[in-house]
Amino acid sequence: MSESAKKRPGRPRSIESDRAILQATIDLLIEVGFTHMSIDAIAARAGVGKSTIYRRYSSKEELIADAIESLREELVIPDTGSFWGDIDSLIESAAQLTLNPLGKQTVAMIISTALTNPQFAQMYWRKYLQPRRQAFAIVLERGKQRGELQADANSDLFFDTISSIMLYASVFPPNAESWGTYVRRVLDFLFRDKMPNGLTNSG
Amino acid sequence: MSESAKKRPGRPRSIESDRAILQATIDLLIEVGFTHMSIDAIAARAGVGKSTIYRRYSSKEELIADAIESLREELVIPDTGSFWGDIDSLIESAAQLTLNPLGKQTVAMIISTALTNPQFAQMYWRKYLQPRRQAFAIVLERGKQRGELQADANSDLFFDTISSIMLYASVFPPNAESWGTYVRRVLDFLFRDKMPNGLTNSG
Amino acid sequence: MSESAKKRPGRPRSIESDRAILQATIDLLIEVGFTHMSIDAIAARAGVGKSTIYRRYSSKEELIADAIESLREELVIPDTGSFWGDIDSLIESAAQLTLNPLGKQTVAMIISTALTNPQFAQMYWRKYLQPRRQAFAIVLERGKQRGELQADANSDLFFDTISSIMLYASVFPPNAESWGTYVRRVLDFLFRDKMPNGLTNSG
Amino acid sequence: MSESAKKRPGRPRSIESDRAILQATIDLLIEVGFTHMSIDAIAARAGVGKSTIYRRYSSKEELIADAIESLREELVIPDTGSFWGDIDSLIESAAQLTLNPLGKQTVAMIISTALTNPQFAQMYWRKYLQPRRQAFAIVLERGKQRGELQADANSDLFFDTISSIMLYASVFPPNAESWGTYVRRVLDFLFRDKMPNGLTNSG
DNA sequence: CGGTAAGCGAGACGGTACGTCGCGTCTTAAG
DNA sequence: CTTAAGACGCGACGTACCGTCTCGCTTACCG
Repeated sequence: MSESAKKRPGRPRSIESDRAILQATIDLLIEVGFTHMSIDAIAARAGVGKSTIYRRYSSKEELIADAIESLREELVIPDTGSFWGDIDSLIESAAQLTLNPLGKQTVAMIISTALTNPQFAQMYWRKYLQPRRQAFAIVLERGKQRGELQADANSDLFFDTISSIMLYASVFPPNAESWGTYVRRVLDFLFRDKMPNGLTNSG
Repeated sequence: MSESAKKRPGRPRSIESDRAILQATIDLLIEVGFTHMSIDAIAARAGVGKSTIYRRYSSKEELIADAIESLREELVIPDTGSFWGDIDSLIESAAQLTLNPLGKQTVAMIISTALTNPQFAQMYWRKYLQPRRQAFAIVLERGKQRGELQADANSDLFFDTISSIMLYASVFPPNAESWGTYVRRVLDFLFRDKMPNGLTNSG
Repeated sequence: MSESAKKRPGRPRSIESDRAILQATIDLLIEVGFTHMSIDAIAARAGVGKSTIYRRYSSKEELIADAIESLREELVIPDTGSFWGDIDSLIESAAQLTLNPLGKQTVAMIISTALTNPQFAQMYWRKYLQPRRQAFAIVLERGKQRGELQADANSDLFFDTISSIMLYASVFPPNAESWGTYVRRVLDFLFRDKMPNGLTNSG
Repeated sequence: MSESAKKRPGRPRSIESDRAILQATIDLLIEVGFTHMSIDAIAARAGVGKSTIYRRYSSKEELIADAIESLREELVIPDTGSFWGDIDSLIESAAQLTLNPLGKQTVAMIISTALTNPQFAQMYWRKYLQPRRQAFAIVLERGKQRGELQADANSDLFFDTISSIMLYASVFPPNAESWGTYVRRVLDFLFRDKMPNGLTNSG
């Protein structure tokens, strides 16, 4: 890691520029969206030369991937005292991330890049989803110990299912009810039977 | 009730050009992908002037949406004799549609357009998913009558769940097993308990 | 079937369309000029189909040539009683033809077509300038008979010189005096000595 | 007094590109003419991007005006020892400039632009004709001092007349004699009487 | 402490694709 | 057989970005 860290000659790269580039990228992503965003516009908004961007990122896609990466929330593991309360908390924070314009752009970008570029999909999976999947195992384990869940409940499939529903509901938003209500209703439908005591929707 | 189809004056638009444009679009979508496909190239390949394209579609996006629309399969309702056999059949045909390069491009295009443009999402839902959801109700009903399913199984949520899983598995392909195997495994996990006799994975 | 046509069969060409096409052409020539005038616009303005124009004229140039042709004044030979009075009258009518926007466009069109296309130049010369040159011979002859001019004055060169000056003054308008005043001043300079009694500028 | 020549930031415009663009423009003007010349073709021939052209010129017309400007000959004042010899020399060099295809295109362009656009006419007059008119005053002055001309000969009108005749003869070339012969004949006709000793046409 | 090497804002560069417009031709139905 | 309407193939237009390449300057460090 320390490989030539400080011994590179010449002027070091400006941290201020790093920051300004990412901020301008995010701003424009929100304002005009991925497609209509130009590198020239980012450079102008950031008060930076284009070469300063291209020195850091070799393409528009890479820049945007990094900008989104920089936004990512800290991974927090909810602990409300009940399994369903934890799920509710996860739904709530997913809703906050996803249901604003930037969130939609972000999801669109990730999905369409992932579908086009398998390497990106894998990278994203490894760096973002995998940790959350593992964190979810903890939530599920606590549920088991509280006797809220059957002992053989599969954490990974549980997580994937929740993620699937959320993604689907983001792409095709239900028009009769809210995103969160719909997501809860589907999960209720799927998992009610897996809860020894049934399950109370907190909607 | 004819929608003024033939009373417009002047030379009618060429159906042959319609067809050639869509075919060229699909060919190039497969060969070079959405991003690297140019209208000029489509026009050249179709043996058509650019204006003939722009007379029909006001942008690249619109053209591609229509090209994809034109590809869509006839809606077929499987009837294999068992509910799980029908599901298998649905998974199989979804796999065929989705797992080739064009299919991925198509899904990417639909998802990212849908996330960006809610009207498109709604239109797509109404014209494509809704009919399939209704067709699925028939499959499920047959399962109930055969006693394979609980009488209260909710067809819509069932369908949405299956769709969700498939979408998710398309975006983030499992790396240890095949797409179809993974999809079946998740459905098995979710619905096994809803089958009075249990359920035998045909994998 | 066997009935042979005595007259030309089919619908005769519309004289009204002939007229409307030329009028629309002239109007647009004045309003937007040769370069920015489109056949589509002429057809629309004339309330006529494009093919109706192309049945009559094989190109934009031909149409405009005919439109200009249709505008041309009757050839009138002035007879004011004095040679210089006649010249004044010619200058006056040339000014009226030339110094409005249409006139300038017309001159521009004629000159640039003539320079590009020798056949047009020759045609224009033969059909327009030649007759006026011959008419001028009459004016000059009357001047000789009145003793206003030397007996050996060459009518053709006289005419050409006057035309030359007028053309030059149209292209590079004098900025200190009016077109007509300038033209008269040059002619005075050139021809004063050729008048036995000198010459009185009527300016 | 330096016009901020070198203090503009950023990469300076390439002089090599300037040159290549003008050369390609002139080449194509000669080969295919004004109307059939495309900016794309100029860019390709010059080995330059279209934007490099449009950064310098906002339209085809402006580019061609500059290309022609760049061709213009050095102003040379003939001094053959006799006034008529000097005139002959002027006619000769005008003929060389004017009577080839490029020359005709050039004249056509100048005339038709001048008639359409008074600012261009004035600019052209000021930058091209005015200096030549002043140079001609020197030629005429020498003629006076040699006693070849009357002392009151007006240099400006003299020059304008010569220019007029030349322009007219370019637009409507005489068909019985050469351009030069015709021009000389008209000048002979007009100015013979202004020469104390008469004048000998060198034709 | 002065040289050297990289980074910097600015902006021009060769390209590619865009969506528009005009040309002159072709195809309808109506007259 | 012409007409009005308008679609057609073609090809140029001028614009917008791409990712690269100079410019003339900082800004560090290293000898």
